[in-house]
Amino acid sequence: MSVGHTAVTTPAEETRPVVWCEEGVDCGIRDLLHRLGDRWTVLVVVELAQGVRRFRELQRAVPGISQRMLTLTVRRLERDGLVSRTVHPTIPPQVEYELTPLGHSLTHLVRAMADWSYDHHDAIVDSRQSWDAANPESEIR
Amino acid sequence: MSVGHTAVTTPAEETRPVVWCEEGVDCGIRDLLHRLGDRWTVLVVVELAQGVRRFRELQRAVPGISQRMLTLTVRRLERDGLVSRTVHPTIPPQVEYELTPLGHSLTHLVRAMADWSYDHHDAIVDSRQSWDAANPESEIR
DNA sequence: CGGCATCCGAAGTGATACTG
DNA sequence: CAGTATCACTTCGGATGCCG
Repeated sequence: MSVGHTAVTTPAEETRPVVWCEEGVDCGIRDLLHRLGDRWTVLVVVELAQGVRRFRELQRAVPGISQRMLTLTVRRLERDGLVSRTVHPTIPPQVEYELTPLGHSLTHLVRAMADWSYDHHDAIVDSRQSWDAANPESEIR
Repeated sequence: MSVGHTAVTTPAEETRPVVWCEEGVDCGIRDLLHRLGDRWTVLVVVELAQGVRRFRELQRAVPGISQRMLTLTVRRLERDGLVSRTVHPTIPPQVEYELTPLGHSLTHLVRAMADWSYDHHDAIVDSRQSWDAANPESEIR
């Protein structure tokens, strides 16, 4: 086994890493987070978690996304095996997107992130406010 | 309650969203993911999960990070209330970083992401390989 | 030691126009 | 409908130099 985990519950008592790999690699976790962390992926995955969607349906369901970014987002998800793309050679063309089982297994994590975000959203907003008040000149945002 | 969740386990049977908020807002989940998805935050959090670290200790523990990016990363974590920063006015100066309880609570999620990444890393790599083989001209990477 | 200021290239994103 | 192509703008990240 080249990866290890240790649950961390209490501050200042932990000595072993939460995540590590043999040569300090991240075993793809940052790849995943970098993908989920972009502007649209999570919103598209959440919409697809509800069922099969056509291209325009997705675009209408994710307000503000451009055609270009929707294309890029679903392409990358397809490349990673999280989304399947089915082309029906009709006129007009019809393309259906659907989460794969792998993609569906990720919705659990997305939900866990949403839970955490929701639970601690106020705390983070408060922390940012007081930090900004204490550092009015800072460019960090 | 303005946020709702529905577990999704089986494909093509889900009709309710995994994550939603009243006006289609993401309740901070993309904020969080965008932060965790950057190049260094997770690595810094993982290192700090092991205990208190000084600035240079952190930099040595996270190979490849520049002074600038380490500063930005810990500043943003501090602003969000995930990391505390303690300055000892000694000569030379000594600054200690430590996860707050809020930050520690996030290590659970990081571990869940790492678990998922580890479990499905091979599947994703394989999927990317065959996609790249099937789309040799594509710029998507 | 622990930063900050500056410059530069790379990547992400948006708007627009065009196509099978 | 479902894209592709191009351009412009913004953000991210690395390198370097300076400072208390």
